[in-house]
Amino acid sequence: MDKVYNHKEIEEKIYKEWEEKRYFKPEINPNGKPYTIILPPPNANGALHFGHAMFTVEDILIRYHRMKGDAALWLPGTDHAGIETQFVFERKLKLEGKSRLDYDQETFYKMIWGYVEEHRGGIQNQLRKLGFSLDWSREKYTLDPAVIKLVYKTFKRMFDEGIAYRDYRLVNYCTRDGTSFSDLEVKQVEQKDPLYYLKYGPFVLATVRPETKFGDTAVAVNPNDKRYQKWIGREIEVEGLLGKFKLKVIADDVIDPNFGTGVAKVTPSIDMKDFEIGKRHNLPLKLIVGFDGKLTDIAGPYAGLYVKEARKKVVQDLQKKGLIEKIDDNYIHTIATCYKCGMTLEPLPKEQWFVKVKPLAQRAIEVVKKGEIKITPRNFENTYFQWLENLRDWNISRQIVWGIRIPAWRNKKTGEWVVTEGDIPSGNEWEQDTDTFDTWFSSGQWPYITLLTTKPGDFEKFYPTSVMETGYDILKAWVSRMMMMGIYATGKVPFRDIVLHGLVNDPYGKKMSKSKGNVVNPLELVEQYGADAVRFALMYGNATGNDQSLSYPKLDAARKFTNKLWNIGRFINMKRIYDLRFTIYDSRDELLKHAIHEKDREMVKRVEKLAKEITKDIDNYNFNFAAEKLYDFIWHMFADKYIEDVKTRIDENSCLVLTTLYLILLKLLHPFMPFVTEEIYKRLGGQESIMISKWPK
RNA sequence: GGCCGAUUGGCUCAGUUGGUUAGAGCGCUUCAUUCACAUUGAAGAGGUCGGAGGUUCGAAUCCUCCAUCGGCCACCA
Repeated sequence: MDKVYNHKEIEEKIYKEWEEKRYFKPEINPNGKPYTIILPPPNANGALHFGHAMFTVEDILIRYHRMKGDAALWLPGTDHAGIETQFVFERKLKLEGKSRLDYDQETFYKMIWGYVEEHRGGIQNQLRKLGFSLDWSREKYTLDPAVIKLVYKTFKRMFDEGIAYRDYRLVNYCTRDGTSFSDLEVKQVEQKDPLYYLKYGPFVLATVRPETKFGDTAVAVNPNDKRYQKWIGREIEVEGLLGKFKLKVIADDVIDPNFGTGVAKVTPSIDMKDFEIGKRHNLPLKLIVGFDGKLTDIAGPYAGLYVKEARKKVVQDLQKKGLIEKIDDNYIHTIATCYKCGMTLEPLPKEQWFVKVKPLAQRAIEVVKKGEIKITPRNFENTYFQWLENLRDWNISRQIVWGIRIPAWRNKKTGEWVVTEGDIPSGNEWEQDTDTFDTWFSSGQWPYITLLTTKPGDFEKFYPTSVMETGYDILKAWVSRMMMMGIYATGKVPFRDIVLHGLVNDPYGKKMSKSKGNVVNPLELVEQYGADAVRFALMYGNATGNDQSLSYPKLDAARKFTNKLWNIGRFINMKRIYDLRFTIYDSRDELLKHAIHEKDREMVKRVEKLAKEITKDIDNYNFNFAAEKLYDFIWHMFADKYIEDVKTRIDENSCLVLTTLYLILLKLLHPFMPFVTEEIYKRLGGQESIMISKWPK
């Protein structure tokens, strides 16, 4: 053995061997009880980032359960990531001076497909470099035909049962990206805008959007507001930029008498609340902002102007006509913006597909409240409940082409809609919806769809899965969707436990992002420190679910630890008095026969106690406890104290105990540091592979 | 406005459902060492656990209030 552990020579070789020997497949323990984790599918087009390195948690669980004899399945897959991917591709097109509008839907889809295919596979190899024991033979992709088929099937069932429906209502629309978003994808941003107090017939009312007044169809007050009682139900005449016009005064509870003057203009085509008011009072809907982000024809001379310019001009003209009473320049409010491009989103009326979430959310809440599913760390349960309880119906249509096209057809003559499981309805009067599903609609079905499309019997055997482990940042977007859809589609919960890990920030505690330029590629660290060290550093000293900052000193400490492990092995190798080909460590009695010296017996007990603690810590998802204990024990107890002592009195028996105990420690450490433990294990005469050896009791 | 975190030695963080002198890594001080360890070992300095109350025999740990920072959520124009 060399003096220094060199991960570069070892990691790749070992991973290859594991894969060749099919150790990653659950069939390695054919009679074990199933233990399943579905890997949160990374973007097929993406590269590894630190969120992925945190999947170390899943590898620890899988390796641990595999060693315990379970039929452990860790199922990999990739996601087509609709909007994300299409936007990346469009940005690339833009550099070439082209846009998506230059192509028809089918061509554009094929182009993105080709682009993704070029990059697919990259992420898989990166996950390999981290030592992840994924069953690659079961890998899935969200655009596999069999997967799409099942997504269709769920949608059809939802449609038949009235859970999925089509409706005309306001959706969050980005006029730059040309698509609608679900409420979840909206980024609320606080900003300061002038609040204009407009003279409005007999009233003065406050608004931040005077340019939309051409779309007003009523004026509203609170029914209990004494100031305006006499006006309710009457029609008022308003002097406007386009001349005089008439509006009805209505009373509605949502109007806050304390805001502004207590009078609000109602513009149902541009405001969620106004839209609801409009529905309650049967108000007409006048489209004032178009899907191109410009004012429509009803704005007269302002038609064709983008919202921002229009506001400027309208305000100028209103001022000229003396129609603005005052302007509050310190008004702070939150506006909805596009999480992709930052553009202010317009709520616009559009016919879309929605999923009725109330009944689904109800059950998703129940199973957690009843304790059928446990969320770790516990405090995320609050967030989960709060979100599911306030959920509005889910807009699942996206006006993008990269995704699973919605299998719904409209009758050109009658306007009737039919939904199929992908078949084209007979007759030529049908045209398919051009929209695609929200990516989360398909990934929300991931646990059962993957298992139903891998190998026959997989679903029956491995579903419900054991643990869903992922970053807390997608608890709502993804985990809760899987809960709702999993329960709906299979009648069973999709997983037994939810475990959430924190984010990895840059060394200064700032979130890593491309725009900030502070992104660290985990693979570079793997190259430099070794996968074992990177994995260990991420687990050590960080409580489950807490964010952490990338720490180079910690990485260095972890790397030194691998070297320490190596040198303990090296020492034992050098002192080995006779060839140790034994499996004796599976038998406590045998081991104790050789543990003659008092200190040897004591150490056997200490290691046994440690094994129990590590087992408990992993079972409880306290990976930091386990990592810290192993580090501390191996270094400061086993090496500093025990080995120093054995050194002075080494004989056959003590050497055997020393070696045996070390192999046990390596096993306990193996889920955390798979490569170095495997290499040492083999060098010290361990049979076959540490990853399929028995977990110490 | 609501919810959830965080606040522990110079830095980065643990602290396992309240219990003897509060831990680790890095850094720092002193000594030893090429005898498994591009090093490592031994010893040590350094914290009134954000603030103020309270519960308790006992609190970094539970309760209340406050302060600072961060995150998530919310259709008051």
